[in-house]
Amino acid sequence: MAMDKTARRQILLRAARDVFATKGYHDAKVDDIVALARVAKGTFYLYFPDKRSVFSELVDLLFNRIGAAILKVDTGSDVDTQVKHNIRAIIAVLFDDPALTKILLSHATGMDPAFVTKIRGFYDGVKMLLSESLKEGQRLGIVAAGDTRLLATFTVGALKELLAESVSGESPLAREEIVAALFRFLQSGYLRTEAAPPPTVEGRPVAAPPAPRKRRAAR
Amino acid sequence: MAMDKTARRQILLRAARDVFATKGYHDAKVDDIVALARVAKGTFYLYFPDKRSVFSELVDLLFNRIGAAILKVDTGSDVDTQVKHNIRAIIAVLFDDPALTKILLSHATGMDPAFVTKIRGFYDGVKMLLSESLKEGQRLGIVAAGDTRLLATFTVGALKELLAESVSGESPLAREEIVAALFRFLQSGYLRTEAAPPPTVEGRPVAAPPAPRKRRAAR
DNA sequence: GGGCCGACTGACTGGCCAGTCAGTCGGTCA
DNA sequence: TGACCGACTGACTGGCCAGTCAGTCGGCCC
Repeated sequence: MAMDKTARRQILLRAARDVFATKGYHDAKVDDIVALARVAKGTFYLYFPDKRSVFSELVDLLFNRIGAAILKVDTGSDVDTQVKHNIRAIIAVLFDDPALTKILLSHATGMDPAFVTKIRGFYDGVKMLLSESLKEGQRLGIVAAGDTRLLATFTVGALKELLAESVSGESPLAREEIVAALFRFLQSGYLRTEAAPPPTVEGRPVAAPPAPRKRRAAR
Repeated sequence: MAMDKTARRQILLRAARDVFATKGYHDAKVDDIVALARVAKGTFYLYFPDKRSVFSELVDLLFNRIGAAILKVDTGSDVDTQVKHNIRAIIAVLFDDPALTKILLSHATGMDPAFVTKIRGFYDGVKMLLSESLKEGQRLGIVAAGDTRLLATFTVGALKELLAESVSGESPLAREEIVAALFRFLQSGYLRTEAAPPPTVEGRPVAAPPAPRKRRAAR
C-alpha cells in the first residue's frame, strides 16, 4: 500500500465516524471500522491507541467546530442578526456531519435498536398529541400561528432538557417552580390564552385572535 | 428463602432499575442486578427471559404512567390550568422515579463515563455562555425577566430536539426554515428585541423595558 | 418417614471482541 | 544486490459476561 500518514488517518477517522453514527459506540466494532476503511485491524492500532480515543477525537472535533462557529453576542449591535447567525452556524456545523451529530445527541449510543424505536415512538406520540392540541388552539386563536409540529418539537425538547438537568444534577429546583417557568416560556412562546399581546409574525402584526375568556376546568 | 412470586419479581425489577440508572444499559451486568437483589443469578432467569426484557418492562412502565397522567387538553375550558396540570403531572411521574427517568432521557445509555462527562461539560459551557448573554440582554431590556439559566436550558433543549429530529429522520426541512422557526420561538419566548409587546409575567404586566433600537451589526 | 415439588443456587460455557505481535511486503539506499 | 526500514497484515488470546443447568434446600402431603 504505502500511503501518506495523515491521509490514512483521515480514512480511518471517517470510517470510524460513519460506523459510530450508524451503530452507536458500543455496537461499533473495531472490525467494522477497519473493514470500512479497507485496512487490517493492526493498522488501526498504529494510528490510535484504542477504540475510545478515536471516538473522543471525533467528539472533540465537532465541539471545536461548534465553538468556533458561535460568536459571543455583542449586545451593542443588532442582536437579532447575531442570534440568527449563531443558530445558523450551529445548524450548519451539525448538518455538515450528520453522522457525528447523531452521536452527540446520543441517539446512537448503542442501545438496542428495538428500544430506540420504542422510545422514539413514544416521543413521537407525545409530539403528535401536542401538535394536534396546538392546531386546535390555533383554530380558537389561543395559539400563535406557525408549524405546530415544530412547536411541539421545541416544547418536548425544552421539557426533556429541563428534566434531564433536574434528574441528573442535584436539583434544588422545586417542582412548582419548574412548572411555572416552563409554562411562562411556553405562554410567551406561543400560548396566547390571556392578557395576550397582539401576536406578531417576524414583526408583522397578524389577524388578531378572538379574545378567549378564562373558564373553570370541568375536572 | 421461599417468597411470594410477585414480591421477588418486584425486588428484581427495582434492583434492575437502580442498576440501569446508575450504570446505563450496557454497563449494567445481570450480576450487578442479582447482587443488589441478593439473589442468585439463576433466579433472575426464573423471572425474566433475558436482560433486555427487564429493561423493556421498566420503560413500558414509565411510558404508561406518563400516558395515564396526561389529560388531552379540552379547549372548551380553562386551557392554562390544563396545560399546567399536564406539565405538573409529567414532572411528578418522572421525579417519582429519577432512576428510570435517567434511562429514558438516555443519559445513562451505556456510554463511557468519561464521554458523558465531556459531553455534559460541553452543553454546560454552551448554557453558561447563553445564560450570560441573556443576563446582559436583561440589563439592556431586550430579554424578558426570568431565570436565565432556565431559559438557556429551554433553548438548548429545543435546539437539540429539533436537530435530533432533523438529523435522524428524513428531514425535508430547509435550514433557513429551521433557523427562522427557532428564532421566532425564542423571540416570542423571551427575546424582546423589536416590535415587542409589553412583557408580562403570569399575566401581570411588569416594568416596561426601554425600547431598544435596532442597529446594524458591526460585521 | 419418604416422596414430591417448586424455589433457588452458582459454577460453568460459549461467544464475542478489543487489543497484540510475529511476520510479510515493497521501497530505498549504499 | 542485499541490508534495512517502516507500513501493513490478520490469526490469535485473554477477559468478560449473558445465559444454562445439574444440583440443593425446605416445605408439604400421604
